[in-house]
Amino acid sequence: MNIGEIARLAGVSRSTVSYALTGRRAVSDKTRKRIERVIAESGYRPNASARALKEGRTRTLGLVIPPASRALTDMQLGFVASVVEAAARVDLDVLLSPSGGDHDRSFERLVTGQRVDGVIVMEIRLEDARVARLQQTRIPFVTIGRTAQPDSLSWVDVDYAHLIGRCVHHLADLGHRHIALINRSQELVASGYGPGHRALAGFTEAITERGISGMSLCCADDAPAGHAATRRLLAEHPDVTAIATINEAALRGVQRALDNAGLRIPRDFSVTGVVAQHWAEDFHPPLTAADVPAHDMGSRAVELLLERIAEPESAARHVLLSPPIALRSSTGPARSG
Amino acid sequence: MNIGEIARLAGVSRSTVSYALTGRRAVSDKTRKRIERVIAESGYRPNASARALKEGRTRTLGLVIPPASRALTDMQLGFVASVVEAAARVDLDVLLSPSGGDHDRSFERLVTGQRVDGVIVMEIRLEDARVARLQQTRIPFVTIGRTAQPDSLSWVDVDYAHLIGRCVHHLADLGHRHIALINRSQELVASGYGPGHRALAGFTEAITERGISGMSLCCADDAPAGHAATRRLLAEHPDVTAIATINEAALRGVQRALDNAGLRIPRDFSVTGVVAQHWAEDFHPPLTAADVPAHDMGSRAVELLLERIAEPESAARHVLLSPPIALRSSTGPARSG
DNA sequence: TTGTAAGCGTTATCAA
DNA sequence: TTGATAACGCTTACAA
Repeated sequence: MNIGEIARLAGVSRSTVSYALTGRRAVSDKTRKRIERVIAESGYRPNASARALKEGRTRTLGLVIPPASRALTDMQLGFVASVVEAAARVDLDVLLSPSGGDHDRSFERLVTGQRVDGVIVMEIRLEDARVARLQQTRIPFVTIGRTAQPDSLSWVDVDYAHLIGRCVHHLADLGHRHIALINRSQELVASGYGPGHRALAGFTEAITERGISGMSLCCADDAPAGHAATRRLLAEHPDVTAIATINEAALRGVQRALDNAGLRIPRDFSVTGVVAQHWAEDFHPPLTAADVPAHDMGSRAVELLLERIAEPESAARHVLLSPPIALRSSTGPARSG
Repeated sequence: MNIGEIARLAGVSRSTVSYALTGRRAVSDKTRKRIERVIAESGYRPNASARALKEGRTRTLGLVIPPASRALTDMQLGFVASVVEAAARVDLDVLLSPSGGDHDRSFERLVTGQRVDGVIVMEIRLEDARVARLQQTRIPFVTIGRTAQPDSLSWVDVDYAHLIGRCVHHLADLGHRHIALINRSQELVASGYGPGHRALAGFTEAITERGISGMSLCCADDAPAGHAATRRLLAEHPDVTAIATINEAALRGVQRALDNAGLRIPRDFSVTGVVAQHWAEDFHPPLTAADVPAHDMGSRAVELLLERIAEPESAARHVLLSPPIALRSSTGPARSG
């Protein structure tokens, strides 16, 4: 079933069917009705490949995700879901590419095969081979997260530096003088993962500004690692009375370790950070934290990408989100003594 | 940059370039070398739409996921990741469609726009409008999960009935005489969610077989709901000494409620079920459970789909997975008295 | 071993 | 208001 068949059944030419379908040329009511009836009866829908070939656009966006081998975090999942949903709202489809470094076949198909009109890349490193590759091509793209040289690119990111800084100030205001930052995993930070670096920078700056003592440690993205890291922290730095973290997956382990040490939250110990709302609310007691607006980020990314597709030569735009810290129940005055 | 341009630069015809690219016809070493050099220099890659139009296949699979409004569970995420990765291994791309019921534009594009060579649908209901729609079309498809009439369809599923039955037998062997099943949410079960129904069926059958007492309850997919459900359970059914569950997201709440009630696992109370390995290992103590092989399921689904695409008329195939129950530390002899 | 040309299903230009 | 027809970029008979 193709457009010629519909034209034959409706007794008109192929172009008339096409125009009736797209509305790009006036078609008399009578013939449009007839065409619509035939289409409804036959269940015809235009062939996407033919249309893409002719129009020079695919009505499809590419989304580059971390390879499945590295399990996606809750937050990354939130991005994927929100990107897909935002795209669907404007009748765009989303092609997924699980690509880590460079030289990935699926990634190459995406960027050079004219399969998509634009690309969204997530889990950006400060130096990112995929971004470099995309810049070589002419394809419009937007990143979730930003590289070390972000000015010329369109991106949406969370202001980890600022937010972790605010967490530190909040804790300092409550009288805490020894604060620990629990960062993401060693490898991730070592590989130039932006949020890890920027969180540390914001932490250090705020600690310095307040003239208090801070220490930071890396921790793998799971509960057992959080448990181990916190235990070690309590043992080696007994004067620490508060934790700020961007590692949501470690939270459960952090909680268990504090529990086991007989420390009650927030009476004996405070915990705060930047994590998905989901995790903040599941914490016990609910975590005072800046909720990463994953859903918002996905739709903003789609928005920016559509702009770049529409006007490839327009100036790059940035969205740096800084959600408010939701005051819940996991932070309190520092235990005196 | 298109194939004609390459042909011109290499001083050959377009067909020769095409043959050099696909290898479907012999090309002399000398001209192939020349063509390859030109291609490498120009960064040319064939236009995917043109190729799809001509060949009648898109080298793309569709994956229908639940709409983002309903947050994806960890397990669903595992399916998505494994499907995408399995597809990438055989150089296939994956188009995502977030579709709930019927009449979804993105879903319609997928099934009737010839955008994909085949479709994988997840989160299947016993009566599923999407499956019905797919059956009307000629497009090959595979489901993760199965409907009430699964014989004629290709699917991969977990044998929840059998596995929950085995959990019950395991608990009964340990002397438990009053066991509760914590199911998924009321709405999900009411809407005909297969695992919910089959888990209950397997539970009931095993309970009957062992002549012991069982009770089942629904519970929303989050920790607070698990907490509330377990509290109520303990209050209203004080003789229950063990829980079997398929609701991984509720586990943390279950744990907290048992904790608060002063019940130690496994000394005072046993917990087991069918959940993603991730959750079982994060439980404290590690959960004796059948680990849902999400990763395996995704690649099996791709495998079955490729078969159906290659031979649309071949008989439907089913994969019913029944992973072993991993004996960890959350089940023990029933407290006597 | 290579080239010519038809055709995949659209859209859009040019006529009528 | 509509129709014929030429692309879009590719693959693949059919010739040479």
